[in-house]
Amino acid sequence: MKVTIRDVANHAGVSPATVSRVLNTPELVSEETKQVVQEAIAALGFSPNAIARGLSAQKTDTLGLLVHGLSDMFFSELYVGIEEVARNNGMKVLLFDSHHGLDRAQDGFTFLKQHQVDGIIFTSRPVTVDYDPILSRLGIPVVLTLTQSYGKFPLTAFKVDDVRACFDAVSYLVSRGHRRIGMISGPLDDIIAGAPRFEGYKKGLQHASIPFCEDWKEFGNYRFEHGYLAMSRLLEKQEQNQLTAVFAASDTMAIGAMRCLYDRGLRVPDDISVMGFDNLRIAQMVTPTLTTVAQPIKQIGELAIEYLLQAIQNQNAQIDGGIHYLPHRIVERESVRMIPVNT
Amino acid sequence: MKVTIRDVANHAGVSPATVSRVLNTPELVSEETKQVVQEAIAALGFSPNAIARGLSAQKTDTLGLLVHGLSDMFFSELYVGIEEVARNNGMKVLLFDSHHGLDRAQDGFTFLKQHQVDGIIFTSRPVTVDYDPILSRLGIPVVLTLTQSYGKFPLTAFKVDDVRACFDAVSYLVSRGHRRIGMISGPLDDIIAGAPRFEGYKKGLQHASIPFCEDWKEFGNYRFEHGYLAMSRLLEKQEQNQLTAVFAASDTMAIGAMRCLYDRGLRVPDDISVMGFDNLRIAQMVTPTLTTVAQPIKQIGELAIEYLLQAIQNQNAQIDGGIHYLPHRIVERESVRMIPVNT
DNA sequence: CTGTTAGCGCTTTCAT
DNA sequence: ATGAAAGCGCTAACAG
Repeated sequence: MKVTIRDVANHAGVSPATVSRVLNTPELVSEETKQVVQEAIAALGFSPNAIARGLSAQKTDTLGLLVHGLSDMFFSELYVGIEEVARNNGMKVLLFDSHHGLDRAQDGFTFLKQHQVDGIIFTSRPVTVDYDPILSRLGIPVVLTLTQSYGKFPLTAFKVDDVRACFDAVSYLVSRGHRRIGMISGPLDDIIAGAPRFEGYKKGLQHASIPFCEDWKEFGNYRFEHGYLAMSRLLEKQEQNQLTAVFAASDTMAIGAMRCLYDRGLRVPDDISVMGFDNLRIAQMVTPTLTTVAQPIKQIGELAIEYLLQAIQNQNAQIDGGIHYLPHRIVERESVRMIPVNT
Repeated sequence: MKVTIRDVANHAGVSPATVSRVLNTPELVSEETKQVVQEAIAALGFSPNAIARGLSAQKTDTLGLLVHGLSDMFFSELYVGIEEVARNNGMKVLLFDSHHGLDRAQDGFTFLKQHQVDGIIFTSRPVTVDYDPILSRLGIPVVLTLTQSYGKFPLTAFKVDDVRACFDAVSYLVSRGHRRIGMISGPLDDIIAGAPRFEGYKKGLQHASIPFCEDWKEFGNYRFEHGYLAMSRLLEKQEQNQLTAVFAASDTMAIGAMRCLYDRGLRVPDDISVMGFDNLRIAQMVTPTLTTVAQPIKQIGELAIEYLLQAIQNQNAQIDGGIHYLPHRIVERESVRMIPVNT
């Protein structure tokens, strides 16, 4: 029921070391013994114990992925992207989901360290000074994706430029003839997806010489319900505002907003245009399909893992500690209408 | 950078064994040494290596979860449910995603075995004779959720009764005055979510004395696009069919169907009612919100893990090998209309 | 090319 | 109540 490398060695009439060699460095073994050993392996149905291997070799070929709420659609798409890239690089992924909750996020590092992962990918949460103590005694490389470091440890990060992305989103709306553009923002104390996106929005307006109006903004926590609520608050002020478009900091909020509009008898995009951020799969499933900002998740995963692999190799890891911006992209669909120019 | 139990022992002036005891069986250690050791642990920032622990103790407190396409929304919700239950029971979850693909599904067992998980939860895929060889040499308990065994190994399973659930779905539609009810089914060679759901549909019609008509059914692979396509095929025959409702074997197909209807200028539920299966979160995000069949995923996870935990304890595991059916539930929302009785 | 010998970091008898 | 010693299953020098 439990067959070890020793059993295989006995069965094949060689030493455990030899079996280990045909497993890891077959080129160092003669053809014929290799043959015998492989037969023994097959005969006994042996599969090496990854845990023992990890302990002995001091590496597990596993990358730890720290995520915050796998159920958040967004993260599940992120997971899949990263898992695929890792697998293509011969690495496994050990997932830790913090389910939001800061404590558990820190636990995540401990958990992954305990499991001796070779490197860690941390996602979508600002890395503040709170993490400094753990990071200082971690001893394995960490890379950030879709977030950046605000602590004293310079961690290298791969993400889009949120300010820029939202600037572009607003500019897109402007190019479609919109000038009265509202925003459903994330919380401003969220320094990763809240404040920067709001800033990008304001800059976008400014660039188009549109004076920003306090009444044009509402906040939410990125979820559907909050999008709905924020939109209804916006609608209460619609008489003065006369918004023709609303930009939301997440697709789920955008979709919530669309539902709110629907319930109030307003049509998207005919009465009001809506734009999201994330390009989740559901953006294509709702009606109208959602125009949104896409982040190159796959590419980010690729670069992050590439970086990590390198850092693992060069123990002397020259952490560049920089932020690498990747290009976002605006995905045009049905939720934004073109407003004809007044002639 | 790397602190072991030995370092702690030295620092505290005790033996490694004692440190191990305060970690695992504190009741066997005197108050004062416990004190000293805990201080040493804190001082050095020690956290035990889970991998070494697993090797030595021959158990990892980890459950393996075998899933097929985490991106499938459905699985990500399932994962979250199971992870939570596991955590509440002091267990971690090691995820393996087969991304569909049969080979990789079998790999999954090997992978999890290699990582010495204490038990395995296998989801949503029929367990056929193909798995017999691996199962026979696995040596750790396995439980099935949302699927059942068709191989020679009787594996205990927790799921809803798909036939019954679809029977009820159709009955619900009938109770709403529908009699010409179409179905977008999964492939009939899918013995878990395809054939049984279709069978339930037919039985539901039969029970209501509605003669089943071949033209009322179309097939798809559970995805949005296929739902769309299947619906448009149904619409081609609508002149004869005169369907007033369509039941889809998955929420995503149902939503695809709704979009198709929309594109053809038909309104849901006014012109045609649509019903889904799964109760994904998006079912509440689309407009109209989707009436659907919900499976008690959380409860299923709970029972499965409970069972697994028990099987792990009693090495002599009396596998009951039975199928445990859990109650499904119909979630009424906006996509089904009531057809008034003809008077 | 292959076997021997030490561990990897922790748990667990068995003594004391 | 605590320590010494053996070992979990595998890898990695070091010999030969």
